[in-house]
Amino acid sequence: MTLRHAILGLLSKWDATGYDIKKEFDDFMSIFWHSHLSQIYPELNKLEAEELVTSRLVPQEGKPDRKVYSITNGGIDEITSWVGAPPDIPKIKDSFLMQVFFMDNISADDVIFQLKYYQGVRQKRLDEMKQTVQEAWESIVERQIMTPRLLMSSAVLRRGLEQEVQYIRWCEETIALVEACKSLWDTDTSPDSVLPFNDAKELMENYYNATLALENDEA
Amino acid sequence: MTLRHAILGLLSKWDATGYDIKKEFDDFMSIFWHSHLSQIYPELNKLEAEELVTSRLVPQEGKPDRKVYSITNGGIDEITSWVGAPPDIPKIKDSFLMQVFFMDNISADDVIFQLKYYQGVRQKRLDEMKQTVQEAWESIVERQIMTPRLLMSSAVLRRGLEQEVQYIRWCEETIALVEACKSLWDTDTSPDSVLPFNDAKELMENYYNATLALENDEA
DNA sequence: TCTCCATATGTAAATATTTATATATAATAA
DNA sequence: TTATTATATATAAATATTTACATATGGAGA
Repeated sequence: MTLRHAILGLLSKWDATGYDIKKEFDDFMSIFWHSHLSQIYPELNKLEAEELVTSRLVPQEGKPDRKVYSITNGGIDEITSWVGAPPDIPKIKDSFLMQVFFMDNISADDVIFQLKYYQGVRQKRLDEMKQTVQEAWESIVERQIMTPRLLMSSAVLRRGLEQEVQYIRWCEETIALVEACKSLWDTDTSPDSVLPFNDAKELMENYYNATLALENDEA
Repeated sequence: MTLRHAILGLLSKWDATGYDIKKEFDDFMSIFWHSHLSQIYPELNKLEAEELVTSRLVPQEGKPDRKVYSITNGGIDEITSWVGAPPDIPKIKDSFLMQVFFMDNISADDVIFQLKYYQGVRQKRLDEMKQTVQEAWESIVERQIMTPRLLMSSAVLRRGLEQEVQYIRWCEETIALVEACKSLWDTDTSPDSVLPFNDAKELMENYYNATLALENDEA
């Protein structure tokens, strides 16, 4: 039931077509949401049937007509009450982290390859977001305007950026850890292979201490 | 198609019933995945039909029989090849961050209330995870054993912990930002309300500079 | 010239996910 | 005493999501 709120939220700022909404999902909103056109179009129909949005056709030359949606007062009530409602409990799905969890099934070199690859994927996302931050800030400076809208976008953008930076950093740390512990994989091809604990003890002790100390780090 | 890999991955470590798998999803695996029993049971049936797992009934007294699943060689091939396959592009769904994105629609006080509430939710998750880290480390020290399996779990656990710590920190920072910029909300009830930019300029400049500098922070 | 991409709308079919319901026992908490 | 929680299985119905198909034009690049 969140796609409807993604759409209503967008339409509370600007009028837009389904196609426009999809572009927003692929661009800025990809920090926290994504969807397909084949889900957006039917959802817009539902919202219109419920009178939370209205639409009008805007003809264009050479291209299909734009079906531009606007939010109604009912739609504004709906999005406002959702924004103020108790947040859902976090429901995380991170398929890469799941792959990592099961990577004892492959060789240390393959683990490192996967981590490096994914680090690159995240770096690309980060580069794009940095571009967005830059542009957002320049536009704020140019227009000399600050609003709650811009403030909340900035906060979300920052969260998105942090997430990328920190995932990348974790990839680096994990690569270093696996690199240092390669011998754990080498002793045996069976997944139960074990090395005398002392070989990895100091490293893991540091790792666990660092993990447990995370909360007290100052930014 | 990832639930099947979550299940196969687990069964590559231990035999388990659907109920056991659900508990693991709610516990450790909640760092990166979640599911319902009503999805797990049919999926186990499918996996059995494809001969990636087998099952046997283990009678119990007073309680329903346990239907214990084991992975087959075919299942091990499937999970191994998935773990080594190119990771999916990140597909994030964070409904709270979406709420934040649209919070210019509610009052500054309500924004702060929502952020504080969610910070508490994340803190609770963090406390539980810290417990898990503590236990994991104690068990490693006690058993004097280190394996690829434990190493990868440690890395995932650390990622989970970091994620909570950093989300909490972001909530704190965002609360401070909104607190400092409350006046942006007060001038007008319309969403287009604007304050002379200078009032917020220095603060936002710092915020944007900090955001753009994120990548270069040293841990 | 031909193919791909962007613009723009959608439908159909296949999957995946969530919520509700059903059954049964034992222990624990209010 | 009554309600809830934990153990265990599972189905049914409702939603949500993804992938594939279908149509149409104009522009950019190979």
